[in-house]
Order: sequence, then C-alpha cells, then structure tokens
Amino acid sequence: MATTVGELASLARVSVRTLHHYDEIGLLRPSGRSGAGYRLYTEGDLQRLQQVLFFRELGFKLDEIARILADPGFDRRQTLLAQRALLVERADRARALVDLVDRTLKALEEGDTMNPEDTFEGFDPAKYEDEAKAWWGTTEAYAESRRRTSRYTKDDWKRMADESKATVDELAQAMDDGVTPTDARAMDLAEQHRLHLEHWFYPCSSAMHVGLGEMYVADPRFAAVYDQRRAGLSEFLRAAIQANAARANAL
Amino acid sequence: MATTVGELASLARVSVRTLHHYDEIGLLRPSGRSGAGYRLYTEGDLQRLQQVLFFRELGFKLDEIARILADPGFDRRQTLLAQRALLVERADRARALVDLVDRTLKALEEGDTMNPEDTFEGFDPAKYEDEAKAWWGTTEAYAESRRRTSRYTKDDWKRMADESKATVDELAQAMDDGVTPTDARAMDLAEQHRLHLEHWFYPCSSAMHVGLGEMYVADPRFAAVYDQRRAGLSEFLRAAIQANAARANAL
DNA sequence: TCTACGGCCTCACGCGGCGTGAGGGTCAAG
DNA sequence: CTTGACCCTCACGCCGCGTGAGGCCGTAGA
Repeated sequence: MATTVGELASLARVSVRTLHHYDEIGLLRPSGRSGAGYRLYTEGDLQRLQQVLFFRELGFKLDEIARILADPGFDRRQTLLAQRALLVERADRARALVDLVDRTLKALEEGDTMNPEDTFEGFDPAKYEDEAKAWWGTTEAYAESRRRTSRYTKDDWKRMADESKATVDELAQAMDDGVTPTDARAMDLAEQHRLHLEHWFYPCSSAMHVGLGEMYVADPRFAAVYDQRRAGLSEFLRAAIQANAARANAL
Repeated sequence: MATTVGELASLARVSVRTLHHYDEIGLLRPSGRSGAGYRLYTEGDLQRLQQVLFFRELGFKLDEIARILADPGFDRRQTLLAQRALLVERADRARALVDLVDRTLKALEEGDTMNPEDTFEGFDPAKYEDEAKAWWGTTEAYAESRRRTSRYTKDDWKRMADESKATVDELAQAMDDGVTPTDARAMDLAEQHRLHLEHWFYPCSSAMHVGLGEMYVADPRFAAVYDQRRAGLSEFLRAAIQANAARANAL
C-alpha cells in the first residue's frame, strides 16, 4: 500500500537524496514512516511529486513550487504567464549568445587569414605603453588631439561633424529597432565610433574607449548631447562600447 | 597609473565583491598593492577583466575561463564551438519549455470552460480509492482486465491490435522526427496510449500509467515488443508517459 | 545462528559565484 | 580632529542537491 524512497525515486527518475531534500524542506513529506523510521510514500505522494517535477521542469524554484501547491486556488495562469516571460527571455538570450559566438568565430577566422602578424603587434611594448598613458591620464590624448585639430580647416570640421552625426543617428535607429547593446549591430557601431575618434582626434584603444564611454554617461555635458538625440542613448553607447571592447579583447 | 577596486568595478559594471572573488581564486590578481594593502589594477588588468567577462557572458565557468586565458595558444575555436553547442541546446530547451507552458495554459483554459465540474470529480473519494488500489496492487486491474477481455470476440481483438499498432507506429515516427519525450506530440501519444488501455482493459489513472511505463522498460518481455519496432522505443514511451502524467497532475 | 548484502537512516561537508554583513584600517575634505 | 567614503579581511548564507561516513534493518544463504 506504500512505497519506500528507493522505489519512488526510481519510479519518478529522481535521486533518493532529492527526496530526502524535499522532505527536509517540507516540499514533499512522506505520508508515513515505518516502525524502523523508513519513509513510506503513498500514491498521493507520487502525484504531488509529479506536480513538483512538472513545475521544476519549468524552472520554478522549490519554494515557489511549495507556494503554488500549497494553495490550489493559486493563480496558476498568472504564475505560468510570468514564468513564460522568463523562459522567453532565457531563450532569446541564449540565441543572442549563439549569435555572439558565431560572430566571434568568424572574426577569429578572418583575423587568422588576414593578418597573422598581429600576434606580434599585440606584444609591441611601445604601443602598449602608449595606450596605457592615453587611458590612465587623458592628458596625453588631449595633447595629441589639440596638435591635430589645430590644423583642421572649416571643411574638415564639417566633415567630422557629418560623420559624427551619422553614427549617432545610426545608434538611435538601432535603439528604436530594439537592438541590445551586445548585439552585433550595436557593437559594430561602437567600433565605428572608436574609429571615428582615431581618425579625427587621437589613437583610441578599446580600453580608452571604455573609459570614454563611462564619461559619456557620467559627465552631463556629454550625456546631454546623446540623450537629447534620443533618451538613454548615452547609456546605450556606453554599453555597446563595453561589449565591443570585450569582444575585441577576447580574440 | 592604477585604479582601485571600486573604480575598476564601476568601470566594468561588476561588484567589488566579484573582483575580490576573482582575486581569491586567482582569476584576476591586481598587478599591485598600495602601502595600506589596497588592490591596485593596471590597464592590463582591465583588459584581462574584459576577457573574463566576455567568456563569462558566454556561459563559461570561471575555472574554464582561467584555463582559456592561461594558454593563449589554447584552441579558442574548439572551445567556442563546444560552447556554441551548449548554448544551442539551452536555447532549444527554453523554447520547448515555453511551448510546454503555452500548452499548459491552453489546457487550463479549456478545462475551465468545458467541464467545471471536474473539480468535483478530482475529489471523488470512491474514484481515488479505486485508483490507489489499481496502482499499488496490479491484481485489481488484472482482475478487471480479465473480466472484460473474456467477453471480447475475435473481431474485438483485431480492432484492439490495429489501434495498438497505430499508436506504436506513431510513436516510432515521432522518434524518427527527433521529437523529445516532453514534446506535446509525444505527450499526446502517451495519453492516447493510456486511453487505449482504459478503453480495452481497465481504468488506468496517470499514476498507474507511470507504473506501467516503468514496467515496459524493466520487463524484457515488454521492452522487446517496443524496441523491436524501433530501438529505444520502450524508454521513449516511458519518458513520454512520465511527462504526460506530470502535465496532467499539475493542472 | 551467524553472516553477508542491500537498502534505509541521519548528519554534515562541498560546490559555484558570488551577496551581505561584521569589525576594523585609510585617506582626503572640512 | 572628525566625518564619511573608501578600503581591508574573515566568514556565513544561498540553492539544489552530490557524496561520503557511520550505523541500523531485513532478508537470504551457509
């Protein structure tokens, strides 16, 4: 008329330890005990266990399951809808990451076939020192920037402004399209932004770029420029820069 | 020339505790310490951190990341491909679960609108007792089965066999199509199997059905019948029955 | 009747990736 | 000289169990 832990465990394909655990936390107490203290489970217990496993499968936490089962009048619809949203998010995220891996793999291959001597450059001490200075004290970058910009003509400034505006517009459009900062499109725009800086102002390593991104949200003078174009744009750019730098560094 | 934990933490959008942890486990040691023992991070540290966060984002475990970064010649392609497979699996699973939630919601609604008196039936003590007996001792079910089958004509037997074969064929086809046991299609077939038993032999509660599923894999006489039709079919049926019972019980 | 042997019991630590205090030093500003 | 915002090092907590250790129960064979 009743089963022991081991039997129930093999029936439901869970470990004995799991049943012990569920007993401990009160999620599934055996209906009885034998004289020797053995746990005895009834059919009702099996049914409850199946309910537990069903919700566990859906990713509910054990205490949530306990609450769901405690009150049969509990709004299952509501609960399931919430869990659905969570699962959709998880699926989307996993898909996005697969995408990220794919792009990383592609970048790896291209990098391999196109410029194998990069391996050397990565260890160029001079370059490294340069980058370090540039990021840890903005002064060096600032000096370089002034050296360059002092020779720009009005025409140069206009072209620079046009380019800049284009990038900002594309970023805003990406946001409107619901693109996330870790998306390829956003990262590519961040890279475009970095190249823009390199071209017009000063050498800008990805590390330095990250620092700048921070400044864009932290310094209201910068933030205003972006957020005026579109709410939250400065934060979006910062995140995209981070993602882009992370990708670049990991290769 | 160097930052403190707090600064690096806010730069990289991680907690100070996380950096402490990475220091503890040796994943990211600060390049230096101040006189007072403060952690001091260089730009190189930031870059390494970004590498760490990149791989963490992809779902690598911290010790795996350590191994990847330890050896620059590490086969990143291979590693990324493996991770990709893992992520694809995760995405598929999440999608399947969303599907399961949807079907559960649908079943909930239909159940609500079509037969509200089921709530009563669920608490019918007579029925419950019957089910309990049927499952915990197969004898009762066996007796009922014999009572019924003793009156079957040759024609009845043939129709029963045809129905049975059809279900088995559909199950095999589902397997061929790569359907998983927790998929709706598999669960529906399991339910069909259960109804088949109810119709031709004896009342078969979902709990009892689970018990039978166990027997199908455990008892070689039964397993052979299914596995002869298609390798692994008995195990597939068992899993589908489990899933179907779990779904039914959770509603 | 003794002895295996398998199943059951109760602790209790371990894992992964940190969160979250407690209790105390350090450092620049007022 | 004090405040307050940093920083430090323990060290326990979380979640869902896995994995022993050390010992009792129950049945079957020698």
